[in-house]
Amino acid sequence: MEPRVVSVKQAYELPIGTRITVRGWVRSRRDSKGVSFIELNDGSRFKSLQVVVPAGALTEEALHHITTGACISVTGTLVESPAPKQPVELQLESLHLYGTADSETYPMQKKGHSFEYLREIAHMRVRGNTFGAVFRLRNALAHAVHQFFQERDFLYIQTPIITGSDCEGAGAMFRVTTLDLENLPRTPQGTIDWSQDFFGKPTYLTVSGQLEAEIFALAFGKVYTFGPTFRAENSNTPRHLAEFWMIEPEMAFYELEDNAQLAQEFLQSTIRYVLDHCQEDLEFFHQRIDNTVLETLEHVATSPFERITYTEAIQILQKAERDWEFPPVWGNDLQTEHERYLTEEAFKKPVIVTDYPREIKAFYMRLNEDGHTVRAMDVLVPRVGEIIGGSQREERYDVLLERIRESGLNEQDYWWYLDLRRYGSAPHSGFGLGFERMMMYITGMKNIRDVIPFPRTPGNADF
RNA sequence: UCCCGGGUAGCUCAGUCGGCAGAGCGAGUGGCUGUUAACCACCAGGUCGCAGGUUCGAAUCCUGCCCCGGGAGCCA
Repeated sequence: MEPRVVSVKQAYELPIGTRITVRGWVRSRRDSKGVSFIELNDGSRFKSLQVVVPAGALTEEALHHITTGACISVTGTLVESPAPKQPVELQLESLHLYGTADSETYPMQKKGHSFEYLREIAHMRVRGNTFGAVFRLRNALAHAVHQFFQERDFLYIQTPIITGSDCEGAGAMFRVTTLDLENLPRTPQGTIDWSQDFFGKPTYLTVSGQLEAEIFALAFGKVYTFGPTFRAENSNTPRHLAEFWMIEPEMAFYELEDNAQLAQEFLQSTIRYVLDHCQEDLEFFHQRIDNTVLETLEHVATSPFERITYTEAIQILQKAERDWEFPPVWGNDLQTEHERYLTEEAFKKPVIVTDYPREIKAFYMRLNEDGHTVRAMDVLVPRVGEIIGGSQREERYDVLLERIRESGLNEQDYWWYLDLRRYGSAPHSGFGLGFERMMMYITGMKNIRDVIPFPRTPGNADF
């Protein structure tokens, strides 16, 4: 009977004595006199499979090519391992070499590398322990996100990546054009004639699907987006990317309190999912990346978040005995040092801050009865800072129009957004969550460039 | 974009006062009858980020640029 072709993950679940074929990449080879050991990893789980090459099973020449990085297929029998580090190992019968990896030039060594170096070899770093764990976890978390919303009857919508509105107000945008930049068409007035561009008008990569999600929320009730967004900000920090993935739920008939409750349940539920499904990878992060992640995740998954208003936050910060670089003053936005203090020291857990001054928040956030705060909320978590930003949206036509005008925006650009308030308006709320920031929070990874497959940052779009 | 710190062997780094370019790891070679980031021995390996300048002489001092990291701002 032909041996079953299985993954390393499956191999560990099969009974002793099963004949199998496993294919993957060599992590390392250790030779002793008469016996060799191959660590074979195929990405299916963190742990590799130890392949035992008995004396004489392979020629000296064949063994010579089984180096770190080589791709092989191995057929053999699962046997109990005499050593304690693994329950089973594969006793080799035959081996096929798919692709060699010249050890003189192969950039991944058996020993550890710095993340900075690994970023320069993003096509190879995925074959290592850390990035294996990162991307298996990223996959599980993406699944958990969809599961969370689908179980609650949210409609998944795909908002456009190319947008004609330059008014989403969430930051600088990348222009999308097919015009010949060496020879731009001009109007009689000498300005660029965008009517000759592909879409007949200026277009950009989206910075948020929120406004489009509101359209769908006011027809389907509860919706969410999960897709790439783009910011052309010259941000050089471990927390920012020019291209990142954002999750944006939008719910009709939700007020700010419902919104905050959903945000908390979302984080708790998805974290519970990865705790239940990614134990092996999380243990690696706990041991090698940040030895607080497991306790933190358990704690977050079970205990309620702190909720305070912006005004209360300012009072707490002003009472704190500490030298602020920027002393907290009502009316100014919370600085990074303030946010960190609140979540890392004052409460030591996720904090939801609500009701910010209208002047420092976006025009679409619902104005409170006091007239000077809006129904905004930020969810702050230790280490990462702001992980969620959201609000109850302004559903009153007159108030929204006034806010657009006082923000210096062109109301004609928002004609369809205003229409949502002219026809069948309803209270509604939503938030945006940075998927990579959540990845950082869960894994303990310190740089956002190491939790996305191919990071885009100012000056860097390799791979 | 601003403020710091850095760029030396494949990787991680040391390099004193301006005076012959170093270590560990990795790779290679050899050894070892069961290894676990195996171990032991030997050996090779350099555009000192780039371009100028000062000097008898520059990895080292000066100027400009590029790249990387940390902090800040912008935000998710």
